[in-house]
Amino acid sequence: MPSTSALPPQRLKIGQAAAAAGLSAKMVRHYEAIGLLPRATRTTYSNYRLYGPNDVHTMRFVRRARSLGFSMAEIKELLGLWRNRARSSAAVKRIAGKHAEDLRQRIAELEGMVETLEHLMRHCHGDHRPECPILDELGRA
Amino acid sequence: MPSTSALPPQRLKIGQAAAAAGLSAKMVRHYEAIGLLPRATRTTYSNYRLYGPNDVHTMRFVRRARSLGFSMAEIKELLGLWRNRARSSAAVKRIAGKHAEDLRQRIAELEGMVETLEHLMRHCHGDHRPECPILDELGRA
DNA sequence: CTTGACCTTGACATCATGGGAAGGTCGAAC
DNA sequence: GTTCGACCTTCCCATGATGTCAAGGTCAAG
Repeated sequence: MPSTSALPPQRLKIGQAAAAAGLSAKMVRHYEAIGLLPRATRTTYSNYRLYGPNDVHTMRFVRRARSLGFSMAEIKELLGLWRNRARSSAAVKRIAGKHAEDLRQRIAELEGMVETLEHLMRHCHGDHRPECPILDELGRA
Repeated sequence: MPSTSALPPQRLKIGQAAAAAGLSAKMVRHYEAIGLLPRATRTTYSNYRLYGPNDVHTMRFVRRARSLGFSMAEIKELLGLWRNRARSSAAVKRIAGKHAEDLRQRIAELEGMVETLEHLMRHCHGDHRPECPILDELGRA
């Protein structure tokens, strides 16, 4: 039998694992500290963290969820569902839907600000003179 | 001569002044600590901060600027221009324009997230079964 | 004189991330 | 066999805007 079936799994140190997942080593330690990632196994003498393919996979999951704006608390929930074979897709969809709702809310707030700003800017000459409707509005009595 | 011309200016304590400007007392102290508001005069014995109408006016300016999403640093600049009679409206408009640009950038990021989420949610059954394209996407290899 | 409302400062929490210090470990080059 | 650079460890501090809480001082009304 060739050795292919007995190859040890890749074991990466934190820098390599983080890079493979698109994270910083700093963040990987932080995620472990707050319980988002399980405590990594360590090398005997140097106490370095070691990661296998599954760990990197989980890190990538976290990074993708972050890039969609999910909070750590939400990611913790999503990770639990991801690992739970008895989950219902409804539970996942509920979290995603709530988050999308939050995002739309924030977008609406920001859009309100932009609209007000643009309205004020349209009335501001933007030249060397001091008269300025933007300041007038901010300083209204 | 009636006393009307010699009325002392209103002097409010921090809670009253903050309420009049729509801020919390806490925030007024904080704005003073970071140099956004000038150090308030104090009562002799009790060391309470005292504010006049101009101070409240400035606080209101800060609150309105915050409600448009300006950062403290930007508000510091805007306050300087507000008080500077030799300002150019162009300087104000530049700050506002930059801020509007930042806001549009953030809106675009959030909209990207919402679009991705909505796309994924459209393909998720949201029922009792575990299959879920949302988790599939987050956990893609 | 007590009570309650207000004020003072200061420390700590949020949220996700980064920076840096001080020191240990490893591999490779000399 | 030492030295050097790259990496790792933990721990502390910073961000931005706001809030909470605690311990204590002040004041006006009852």
